[in-house]
Amino acid sequence: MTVDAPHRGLVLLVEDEPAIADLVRLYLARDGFGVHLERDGDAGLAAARRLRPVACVLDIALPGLPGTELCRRLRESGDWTPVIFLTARDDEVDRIVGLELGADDYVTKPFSPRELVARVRAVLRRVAGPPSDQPRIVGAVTLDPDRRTVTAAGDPVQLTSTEFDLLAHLMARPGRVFTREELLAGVWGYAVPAGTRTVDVHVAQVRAKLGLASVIRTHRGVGYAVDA
Amino acid sequence: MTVDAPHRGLVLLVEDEPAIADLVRLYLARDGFGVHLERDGDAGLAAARRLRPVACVLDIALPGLPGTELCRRLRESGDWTPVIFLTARDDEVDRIVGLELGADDYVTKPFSPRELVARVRAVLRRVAGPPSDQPRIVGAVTLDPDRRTVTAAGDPVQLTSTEFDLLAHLMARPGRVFTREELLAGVWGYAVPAGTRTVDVHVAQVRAKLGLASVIRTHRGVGYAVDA
DNA sequence: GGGCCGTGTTCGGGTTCGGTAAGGAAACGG
DNA sequence: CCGTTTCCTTACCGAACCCGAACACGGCCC
Repeated sequence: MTVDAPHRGLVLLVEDEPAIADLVRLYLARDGFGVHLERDGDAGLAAARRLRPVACVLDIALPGLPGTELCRRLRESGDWTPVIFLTARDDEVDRIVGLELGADDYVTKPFSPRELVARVRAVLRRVAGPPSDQPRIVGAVTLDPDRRTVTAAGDPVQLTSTEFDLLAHLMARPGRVFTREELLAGVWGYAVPAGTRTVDVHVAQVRAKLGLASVIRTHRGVGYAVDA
Repeated sequence: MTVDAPHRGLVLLVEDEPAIADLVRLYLARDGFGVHLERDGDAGLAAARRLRPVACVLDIALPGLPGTELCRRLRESGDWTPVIFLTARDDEVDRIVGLELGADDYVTKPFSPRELVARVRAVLRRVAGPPSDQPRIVGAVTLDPDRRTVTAAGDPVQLTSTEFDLLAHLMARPGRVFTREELLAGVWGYAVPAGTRTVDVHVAQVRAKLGLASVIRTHRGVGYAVDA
């Protein structure tokens, strides 16, 4: 089994200037992030709600909803996804207001794409908390993120890379229901329109390998979750 | 009579230039933080270990231990106290290296003290973690949007997807009366003029499953609401 | 008290959704 | 270059669910 690095997750980029969007996308992708691009504020808000990215990089001056408003609405609805503003407005007051809105960082153009990536990583490091790669246990299933091993009822289970990432993602928050889109975004780094059955197939595969200790429950019409 | 704002906690400031140190101390104190100042890296490391501040603001160019080294040693010893670098070294590479060392932010001189404070607050907000998305409770009914679970009088209730969405929509604003059109629009996504009894049927279904704890009240001629 | 309107309730058809199996493409390793 | 593993797509089927119609019930107004 190959041990390729697990995906770092999906970053939502909302930026209307194609040149900048491409640049940021390139550097984020090069660093292992999946990137989903939206070009206006309203679509960005919808995407944030639908895909639940690990972080949002927002331009402030946007068609439709301004980035600041997008951030404010997310926070209002209890969404604390990390937000990094990326903007040409280089004014002390703007920066302070941006940060007080609940943003995690504020980067002004012209900017270094490498630094932006470093700042995204810094924020995510903080979100993840101290690296506590303790084995997670749910029911009769144990999952060790560090060794990338899984056992069911004490017996080792051989999962492929994707299968492991999927199970790890679900077990990170037991009880939490993930939609298929969220899983595609979080595990695969995609943001597909819809319609694919890929997640289902992999869930079935994991279930089969886990055998009786089938911790994954399906929530019809919504998605999947593991028992709490 | 002044009311002391609750202390925001202690910030460790390691800075050898007195002018800057005083400035930062002033602004942090004005914002409700306690500040402990050290003038060289070794004393700073000792203070960090001893005082366990909520955050560290570190100059990089320091007598004794450089700030970068201070940060590195903290992280090596499993100390993930937030670190913000405050430095005259304004070079892309320096900033990236600083962030990769495990710092949370990197501010270059000359800087706005207000912005620095805003950044300290942003980092601490992130550390505190999101105010947990707690289940909504109305009467004897609890509803957890994340887990998509419902309990009535403590017992778990199995709702279908539509039933859950309907109840969640009503419980989002207890006391508020929703018309059938509003519910069709909000839960189903339709924009039908009127005429169907779909909402009624689902309300009945939810009521039946909730049993005695039937929080849904009908407002004759208007629509439905849950008790406040 | 009698009609009337709005609501509660039951029930079956049609549709959607998810489990499953199989095949082809891509990646990996030798 | 070839064999193997893994991944993604497609198609089919059974089951769960949604919806609408039809009927029963109970206030409300006169």
